[in-house]
Amino acid sequence: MREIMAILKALADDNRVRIVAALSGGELCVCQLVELLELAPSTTSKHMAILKQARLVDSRKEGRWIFYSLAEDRDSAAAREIAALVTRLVERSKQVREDAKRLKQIIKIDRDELCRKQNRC
Amino acid sequence: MREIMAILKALADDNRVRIVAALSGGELCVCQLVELLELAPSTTSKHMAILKQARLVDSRKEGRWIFYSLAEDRDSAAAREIAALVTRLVERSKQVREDAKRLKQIIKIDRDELCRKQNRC
DNA sequence: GCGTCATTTCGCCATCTAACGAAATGGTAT
DNA sequence: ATACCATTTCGTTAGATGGCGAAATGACGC
Repeated sequence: MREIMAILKALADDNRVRIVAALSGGELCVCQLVELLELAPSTTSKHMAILKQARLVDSRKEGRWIFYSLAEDRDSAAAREIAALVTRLVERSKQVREDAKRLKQIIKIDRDELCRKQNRC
Repeated sequence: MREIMAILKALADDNRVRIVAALSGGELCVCQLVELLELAPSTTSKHMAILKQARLVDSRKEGRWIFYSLAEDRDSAAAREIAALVTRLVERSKQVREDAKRLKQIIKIDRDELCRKQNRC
């Protein structure tokens, strides 16, 4: 119950569902998510911590960057099942499709440039 | 997205998940849920309103009583899918199994007697 | 019609949550 | 070593949420 409630509470927020949907297309680094969601880095980081605690996502360090991806089955089968269902259900929504579209552009931008831009504005 | 978020927010509360799990065994009237959850009738009623707005449950009037049941597919396929998955996932948890056990006793009690008891204590 | 009774609505309070900016952390590159 | 930079942690604030009791609602039975 505790485990399932953590997952459900983690997914009871628009931005976190958008994050999960975005990650269904592959891993992303924090600065890319910040750009997508248009939230402060600190806020985004908090969301990632909540998703990670619910075992919905995993993280990987690479140099200065941290990449997040959807967690595998072995982390929490329940989390994977719920994430898969929710991703499928929101896939068609306007918001998520717009995110997917914008994400294609964001991925093209060099990460160094992306981070530099964020620190200026 | 809006529809899915309403469902996810509705299920982001322990008591509401317990209610959905309890209803998976068949319809229940409010006084039975009050007895199960040990919450104030007003609080329970609020929870039911939230579940109903998310189209997770339906209600039916019978005399003085109101019976709630899990909503059918035609109300919201998404709600039904999520409810089915969540119910399956929490089924084995201690809390939900204890609820199921206690529910068997509660159902045996005459509803008139149940309501009378609630108004006294 | 009138009281009774199950349920809902309302008003209030305590707690939680999402947001931000500022400061801390930990790795890279000079 | 030092400066830099992506990310996290901390402290604060505004708004949402869950809880209750009191009052309103609406159906039943006398």
